[in-house]
Amino acid sequence: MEKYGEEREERKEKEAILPPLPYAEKGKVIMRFAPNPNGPATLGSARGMIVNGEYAKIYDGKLVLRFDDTDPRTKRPMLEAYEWYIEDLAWLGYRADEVVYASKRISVYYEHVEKLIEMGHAYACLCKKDEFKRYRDSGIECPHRNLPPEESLDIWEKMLGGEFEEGEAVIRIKTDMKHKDPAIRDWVAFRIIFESHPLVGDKYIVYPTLDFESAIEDHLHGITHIIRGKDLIDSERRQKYIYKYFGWEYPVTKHWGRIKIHEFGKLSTSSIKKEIEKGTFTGWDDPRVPTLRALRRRGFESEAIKKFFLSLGVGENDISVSMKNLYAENRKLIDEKANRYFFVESPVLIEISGVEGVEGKNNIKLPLNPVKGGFRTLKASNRVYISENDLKRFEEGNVIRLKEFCNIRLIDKRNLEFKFAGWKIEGAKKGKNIIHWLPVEDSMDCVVLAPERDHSGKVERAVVNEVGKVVQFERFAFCRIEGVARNESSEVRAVYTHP
RNA sequence: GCUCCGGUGGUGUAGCCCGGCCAAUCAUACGGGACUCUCGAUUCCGUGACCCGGGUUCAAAUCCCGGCCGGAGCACCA
Repeated sequence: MEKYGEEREERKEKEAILPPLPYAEKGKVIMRFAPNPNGPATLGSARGMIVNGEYAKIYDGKLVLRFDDTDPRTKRPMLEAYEWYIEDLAWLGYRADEVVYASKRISVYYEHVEKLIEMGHAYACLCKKDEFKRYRDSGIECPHRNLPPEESLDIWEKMLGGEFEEGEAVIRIKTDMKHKDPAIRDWVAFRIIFESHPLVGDKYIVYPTLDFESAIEDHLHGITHIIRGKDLIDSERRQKYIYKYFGWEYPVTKHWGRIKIHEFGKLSTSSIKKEIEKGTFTGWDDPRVPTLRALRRRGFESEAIKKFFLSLGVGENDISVSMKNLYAENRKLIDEKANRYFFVESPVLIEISGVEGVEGKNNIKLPLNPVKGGFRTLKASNRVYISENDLKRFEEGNVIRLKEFCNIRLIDKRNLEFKFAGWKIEGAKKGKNIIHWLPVEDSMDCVVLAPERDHSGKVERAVVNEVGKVVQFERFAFCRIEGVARNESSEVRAVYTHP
């Protein structure tokens, strides 16, 4: 009997919680999050930050933020993005115990590859790309594979000395040319790239590949667990050769599948970049883009994003989720905080005959917040804006309730003629005829930047006190008030959060 | 093509390792009612799933085999 009661108590505060991490010991876990800063963090990056960060927290462990920025060309790092990643990580509530920039540690990787060459576990390969591909596909060792280490080392020195052109020489890790998975066979660890690096300039012309750099760094930083996308699942198989050669122990790994967000489709960092350059998007924080910066701008709470990802878990199957789930999480957090205001989209100015001076009403009090209480006031005017969308729904003779204000009767739709029809709500209470409105005297222009299209209309003057905050435009959506233009129109700019 | 991985309601997810307590959890979505001077919140009720076919077993969502479907890797990208 008692047990039953306890169970019921626990049921109500059920938090999305990550399953236990295999072989994890409290205080000894070291996780890492390793992005390429070729653009700002996206929703996808958030998953990496949250899952890894959360496990580090759960086990009182450490979190290493490592920038895998070793390709200055194909995945060229963006200078500002380094700092943005740190900001976004902090926003989500995680702190990196250590921040590592791979591009600044290239000499460390040189030392390791030299050792491997000396040991005969890596070699300098002079095959052309497609030439090697043929060897790999047919499982035959290339002629350079069994070069004596001294010769490989010699070529390596020449690579570093700039005596080779791009593509003429690479360093490969010996695995097994007969490995049943061709993807594993003698992979490239270093290649020549004549391109200035945004962070380290022209210091290097020989760069390590992700597989090599990552393998070395994970060991050097004592990473105990790696959780990443399953696109990197083969990395593990490749990197394990290095671990074997050095006698190191490979971290415990876990992978998540591909995630597709219905609303954003296949937007990748590089495609967003292209659209920004073309001018389709205004920037990395354009509300139409799935970056964390954009979501923050829209007024999402990091806690909602966190819960959203924790609820997805770390399964290996590919998923396709809707932003509606994120909206639901966010709504739970902001509904009670957001103050209520009226925003009239596509405003139509109407005149109501017979309101003025009635019973001495000058101002109308409207509730400001459903939990905190408070109120805002609007002038009891006979000239008000209502939304075109609402107007369309009514016919002549209909009685419409202007929320918290009065009832009006539509007399002549064509000439927008309305007549005062009483103060009491009574008859209007049921149904869809309660609408929001704005007195001309208290309204300002407003534009709402939204994912599908921008909305323009009129908003209550009082929102100027809500800059930076998320409010709810009643019967419209939650929006974040971004600012007020300084020009004579003093237009309010808001960003759409979600319905 | 080769190599891996995965398939639980519309969408996610728990359960699968250690078969029975699963006529399958939770969230979200959807439908309907109540409440509220918001198309928000709250509340009540409801709809809805173990990919298919064999096998093992007293018993299978759970184990085995085959098929189908989906995805990833096969880059001098990350």
